[in-house]
Amino acid sequence: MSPAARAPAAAAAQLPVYLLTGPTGTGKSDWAIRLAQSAPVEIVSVDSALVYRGLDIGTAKPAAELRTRLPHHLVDICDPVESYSAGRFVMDAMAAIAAVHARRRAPLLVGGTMLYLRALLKGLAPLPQASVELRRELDERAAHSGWPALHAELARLDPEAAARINPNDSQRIQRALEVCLATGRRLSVLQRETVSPLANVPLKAWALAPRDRPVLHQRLASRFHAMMAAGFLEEVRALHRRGDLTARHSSMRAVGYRQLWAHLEGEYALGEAVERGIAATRQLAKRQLTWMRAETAPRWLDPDTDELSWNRDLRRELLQLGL
RNA sequence: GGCCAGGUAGCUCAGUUGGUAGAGCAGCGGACUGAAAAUCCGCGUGUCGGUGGUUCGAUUCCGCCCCUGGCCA
Repeated sequence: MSPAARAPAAAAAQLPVYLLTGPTGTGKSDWAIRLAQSAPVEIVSVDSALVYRGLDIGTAKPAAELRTRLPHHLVDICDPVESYSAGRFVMDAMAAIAAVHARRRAPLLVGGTMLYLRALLKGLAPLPQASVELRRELDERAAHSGWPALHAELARLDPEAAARINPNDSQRIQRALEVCLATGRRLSVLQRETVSPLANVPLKAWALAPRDRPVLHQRLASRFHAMMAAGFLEEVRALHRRGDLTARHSSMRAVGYRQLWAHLEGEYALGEAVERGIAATRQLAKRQLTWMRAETAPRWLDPDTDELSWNRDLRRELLQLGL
């Protein structure tokens, strides 16, 4: 065999990446942990809330003791005053995947932050990171003249981006303007330079979701109540007492934290905060399902019945790969 | 038992000087490029408590009944 013919074979022999996704509260972590106890896999979290230290109960974070025995990458890597990002995630996840592969083990991506997943699988354009000063400046202008006015400005700087973004979508208008102002180039142009960091890596994806919505809703409600019983409010109170966090920090915008924070600020009674938190969890799960239907083309699994066959099939596959 | 206030969408309520009704929340669907557990877009028929009456026409006016809350016995 010529060296030229050998090269594609070497690429094909690249170790795979596995993905277990699904809406919040369906048991992804539990499945992954039970698999990792007896298979050569390491868990790489794909979760925008698990990255924050001190957000434990409300994020259903696996216990620290468990995480010392079974490596969980990208958990507890950042303080809640920081703002983690999709860009940091892609770099961190690529490093974690490379490290796991170097140990001749299989990375199992576990989580439901679909923007992060998409950024990792399909790539992110070479855009600048967030600028605190620019965003503050844009916030002030928006407070003065409203987001539709800034949308009109975006329509001059980057008509293509403006056409895609709703005049009320403050977050996207701000980001698009930020990119234009920071680089002098258009967001819509830069986005065409997107390349996938995982382009040549084989990926196998599964998604965990109950067959019917009422079952999911029931699980989410009882899980939230269980979190309350486990001291969720005390956890949020401790974060509140730190004094350096506000409702505007992205960590405190997480489902449940946001509502309990508002309760501690006197906005509404505890019972109402809990009900709003549960509703916000349902809405999160719904948005995650929308992504999953559109994007990843996973094999769908039932949380109540499919774990054993999934576990067995994946272990057999790892064995065949010689891991 | 009497008086008063209510009974309208899953919930909280608005409204119709008589021409069968609409907000917020919830729910459902969708979008998504460094805040994403974020941000945003779209979707509103429901015996207007029941039943009789007046009327061309009643959810709206009148009678009776049922239910809820309050006050008085």
